[in-house]
Amino acid sequence: MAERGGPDAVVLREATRRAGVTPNAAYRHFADRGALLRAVSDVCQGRAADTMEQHVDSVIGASSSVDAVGDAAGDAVCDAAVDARAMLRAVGTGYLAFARDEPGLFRTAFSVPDQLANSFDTAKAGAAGRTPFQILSAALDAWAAAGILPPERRANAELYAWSAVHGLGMLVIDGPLRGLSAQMIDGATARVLDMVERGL
Amino acid sequence: MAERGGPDAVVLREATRRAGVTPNAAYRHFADRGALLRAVSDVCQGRAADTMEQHVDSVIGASSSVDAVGDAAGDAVCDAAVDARAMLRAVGTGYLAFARDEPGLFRTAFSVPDQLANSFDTAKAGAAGRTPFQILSAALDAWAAAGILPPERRANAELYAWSAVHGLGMLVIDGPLRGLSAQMIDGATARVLDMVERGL
DNA sequence: ATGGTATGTGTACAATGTAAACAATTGCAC
DNA sequence: GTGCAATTGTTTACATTGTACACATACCAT
Repeated sequence: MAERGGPDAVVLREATRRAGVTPNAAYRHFADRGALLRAVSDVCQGRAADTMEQHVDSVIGASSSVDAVGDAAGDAVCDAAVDARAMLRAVGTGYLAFARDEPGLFRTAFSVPDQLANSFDTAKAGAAGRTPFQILSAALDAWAAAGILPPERRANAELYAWSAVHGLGMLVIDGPLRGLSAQMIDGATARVLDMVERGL
Repeated sequence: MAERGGPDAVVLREATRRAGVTPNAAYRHFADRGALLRAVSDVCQGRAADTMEQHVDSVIGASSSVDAVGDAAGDAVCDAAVDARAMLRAVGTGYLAFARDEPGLFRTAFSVPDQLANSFDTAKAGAAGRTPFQILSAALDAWAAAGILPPERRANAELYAWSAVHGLGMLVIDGPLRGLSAQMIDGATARVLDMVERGL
C-alpha cells in the first residue's frame, strides 16, 4: 500500500482486508493507525538502506579492482580519499535512486515524525544491519580518515549532507521538481553531490 | 487549519463549517478536496515568500547603511559580493525561519505535487509580488553579477541551493531532526548555508 | 418578464478510524 | 489432564470524511 500511494495510502482497514481478518484485529498488533504507519515507515527505511548498501558495494568493488591492477604503494592516502569520495557519492545516489524508484516507500519512510536518537534503531536497518543514517555516517568517517574532512567540520556532518540529498529527493518526487526528465534529475543529483563534496 | 495540523488537517467539511455553509457548498468553489488543498498550498507559499522577503530586506538595509558610512569607492565589486552572499543567506534563513515558525504552513506549502513551471505563478507570490522561487533566483542572479558564481554553474543553481535548505527544513519539522534544541537548529542552519556557499 | 448563471441546501452513500463487549484459541501451571 | 490467563479475532456500533445527485434560490442581462 505504501509502495503506491505513500503514507496516506497505508490504511488500517485495507491492511486487515489483505490479511484476511476483520478491521479491529489490527488493534491487537498496533495501538492505532499511527503505530502501524510507524512500523511501515521503519521497514521503508530498511529498504532505503538496502538500496544504499547496494550502490556503495558496487562502487567499492569497482574501486578495489582498479587499485589491485595498476598501482604502486605510494598513493595509499590518495586512494583512500578517492574511495571515500566515491563512497559518499554512492550513498547519495543510492538514497536518491531509492526515492526515484520507490517514491511511495521513500515518502512513507520519512513522513513520520521521529527523533535523531532513533536513527540507530535496528528496526530501521537493512539486510546488512545498518540504518541509512549509519551508512551515511560511515562514509563521512571514511572522509575524516582520508583527511579530506577537517576534524572541526566532522561533527554533525551527517545532517548537512543528508539535508541536501533529502531535499532534492523531496522536491523531485512530490515537490515542484516532479516531472523533470530523467536526464535533468541525473544532472541535478550530480550537481547536488558536487555541492556537498565542495561544501562539507 | 493548515497552520496547526499541516496538509492532512485541511479538511473540506471543517472548512465549510467555519464558513457557515453546508459541506457541498464547497464544490461550487473547488473541484474537490485536492483543489482546495492546492489553493491553500499556494497561499502558504505566499506566506513563505513574505517571511523570506522580510529577512532579505533586513539584511539589505543593514548592509547599505554600513556601506554608506565608511567606504571609499574602490571595493564596489567586493561589496557586491558581500551583499550577494548576505542576500542568499537571508533567503535561506528566511525559508527556514518560516519552516520553524509555521511548520504546518510550511508542510502544506510543499506537500502538494507541483511542476517547476508553476513556480512563477502569481498565486504563490507574497505581498511583494515574488514567489519563493523568484526570490531565490534573484539572490543567485546577484551572485552571478558579483562574479562569485561562475556562469557555467549558474544554470539551475536554484535547485541545488533549494534542495539543501528544503531538506533541512523537512528533517527538522517532521523528520528525524525534530526535537533538536533551537541552538542545534541554528547551528545546523548556519552550517548548511556554509555548505551551500562553498559548494554552489 | 424570462432565462441563465452562481451559489447554497438536502439527502444519500461508501470509506475510514476506533471503541466496547464477547468469543475462541493457545500456552503454561498445577 | 484441567483450569486459568494471555493472545488473537469477531461483532456491533458510531463519528467523521469525501462526494454524488437532485432541488432551491438569488441575481443579472436580455
